Amino acid sequence: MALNPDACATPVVDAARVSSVRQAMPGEETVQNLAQVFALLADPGRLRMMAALLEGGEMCVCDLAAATGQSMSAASHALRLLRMHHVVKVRRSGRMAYYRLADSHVRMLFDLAITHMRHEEDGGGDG
Amino acid sequence: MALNPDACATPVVDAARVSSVRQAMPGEETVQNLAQVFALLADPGRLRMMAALLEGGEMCVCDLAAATGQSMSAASHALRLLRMHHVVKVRRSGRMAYYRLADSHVRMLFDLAITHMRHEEDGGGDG
DNA sequence: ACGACATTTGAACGCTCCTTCACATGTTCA
DNA sequence: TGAACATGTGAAGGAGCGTTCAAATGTCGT
Repeated sequence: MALNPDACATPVVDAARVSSVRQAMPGEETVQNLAQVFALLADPGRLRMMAALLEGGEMCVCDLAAATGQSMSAASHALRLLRMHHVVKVRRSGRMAYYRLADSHVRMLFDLAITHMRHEEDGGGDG
Repeated sequence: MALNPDACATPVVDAARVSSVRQAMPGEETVQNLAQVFALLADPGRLRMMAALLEGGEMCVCDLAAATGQSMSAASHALRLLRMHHVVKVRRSGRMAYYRLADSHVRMLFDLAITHMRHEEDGGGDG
């Protein structure tokens, strides 16, 4: 649903500011895609998967499942999503499938989010 | 669910790699918190909210609702979550509540995710 | 004090997504 | 060729989350 131009139930204090903000706001499609990217990272299983690939470089599905504590089916489902969004790439060799991260953005996203987490904890450093 | 040490259904190819990856992996709590941070960003409504604050600097709830095309109730609920996770801060003045971003991580998270998005859309070079 | 207003909150509905089970696909070895 | 194996896929069940409606809190103007 698009932004509602006639929200009679939404009084506006600073109309100029609102108008300015709305035209500077990323488009509908951009917002949706952005949300999907973050949704991929919002699952502990997939997060562990990416952390494993960050550390292990390239791993097969069964090792990935073992390293992240998931069933192979769950791992395969997770890998499928990550693959569809170009977060990981696969190399096939016989009946094995070796996965690796597609780019370095994940590493940066991790670091940034962890930095924010540390600030959230505010004085409560983990060990 | 914690990592399962005796996953009899998960054959392992490279046991050394798996073991090494598992001990280098961020702890359970870290993974959970990370997932929560990304989950906050995984919603179009909250995303627009943050984009508005990125652009508008400091805005009241009704203007934020108007700028993001949400009801004021939905906006307030969203703001509550962002506040609890220290993504936004509030300044009260009479019956108004003015919100602003708490730190600059959001901006960087946005840029990074958008960069990844661009690469996704770009022809999708497999291989 | 009263009413209008900005914001907040609680509860219920509906939807999406993760997990699991069972089976399908394609590969290797005897 | 047939069995064992690694992985991929589809469907059902259950939990979590966002949206909405209704009511509450606290503030301003008369």
